[in-house]
Amino acid sequence: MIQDPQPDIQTDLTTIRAMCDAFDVTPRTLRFYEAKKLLNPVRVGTRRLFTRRDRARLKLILRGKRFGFSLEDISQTLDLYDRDRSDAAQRQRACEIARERLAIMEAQRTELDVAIADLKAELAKVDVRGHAPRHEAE
Amino acid sequence: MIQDPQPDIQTDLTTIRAMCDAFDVTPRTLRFYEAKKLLNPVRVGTRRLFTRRDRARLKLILRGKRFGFSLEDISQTLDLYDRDRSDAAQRQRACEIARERLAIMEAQRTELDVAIADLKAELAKVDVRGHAPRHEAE
DNA sequence: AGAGCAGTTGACGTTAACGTCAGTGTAACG
DNA sequence: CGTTACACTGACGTTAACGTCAACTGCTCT
Repeated sequence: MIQDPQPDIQTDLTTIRAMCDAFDVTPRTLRFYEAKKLLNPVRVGTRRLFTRRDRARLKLILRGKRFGFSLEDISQTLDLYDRDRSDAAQRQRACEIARERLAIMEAQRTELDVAIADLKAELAKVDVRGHAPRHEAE
Repeated sequence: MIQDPQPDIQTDLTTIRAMCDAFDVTPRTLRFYEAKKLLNPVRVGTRRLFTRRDRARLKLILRGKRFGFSLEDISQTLDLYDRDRSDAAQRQRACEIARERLAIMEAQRTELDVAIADLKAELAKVDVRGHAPRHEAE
């Protein structure tokens, strides 16, 4: 009872199927991400089991993709979220990259607001001179 | 005064070089967009001259790209901004698509806010514990 | 034990969005 | 009038991000 090599991680492992269902991706995608070092599930025999860390990372990956970042971009920022990383230099670098990303995202947010306003204005124009009031429920 | 075939569009034409410089894209990109019907510059002989409309569209294209939309996606929404278009059905369709995009963008905005907050929080954590190599499990 | 089925590993195919290059044209410059 | 400089047209190359397919494990159920 002195030894406790793997605490209760056991309960926290997810199969590839469960991952696919939960995040709406294909197995191929997960394996691809693993090959790209974005994820690294543990192996039981040959099969993958994804950890809580993997799930967190996948969430960030998909989020990043929706914002138009490449996997390469994403992989660089992901490390920031690994706070068990004790490599000072490495972490320092991650911080810088993260700050850059943050700036980009804030700029993106500003631009997004403009784009939304534009689009709304354009829709309003159309509505104003609208020919036929459409069956519309919002 | 009834007829006005080509007003003063002449002064409003841009060469491909000027376009590239102004929008920071390559000639190849502009030709590609033309082939994809996203732009249609007038021709003087064989050379392209981009109109004000082209510039407006290019701006929207690049904007869309930054938000992670595909050219295909973008091409569908672009038509909304053409109000000289008198095809009712076509415009109706454009409106629907635009509304969808709007919803997507608003969702994206919400998520972006979350992502920004997350990232800031993560950066704050790193700052707080500074350089002290404290082992910490969550 | 055999059948079925999810999971795994290559290996190759695919699509989007351009890049690159070769050959041709043309307007302008000295 | 030759050369330089940029523009145009195919045509093929490239990269990212997966999809698809074949061949092979183990499991589990009967």
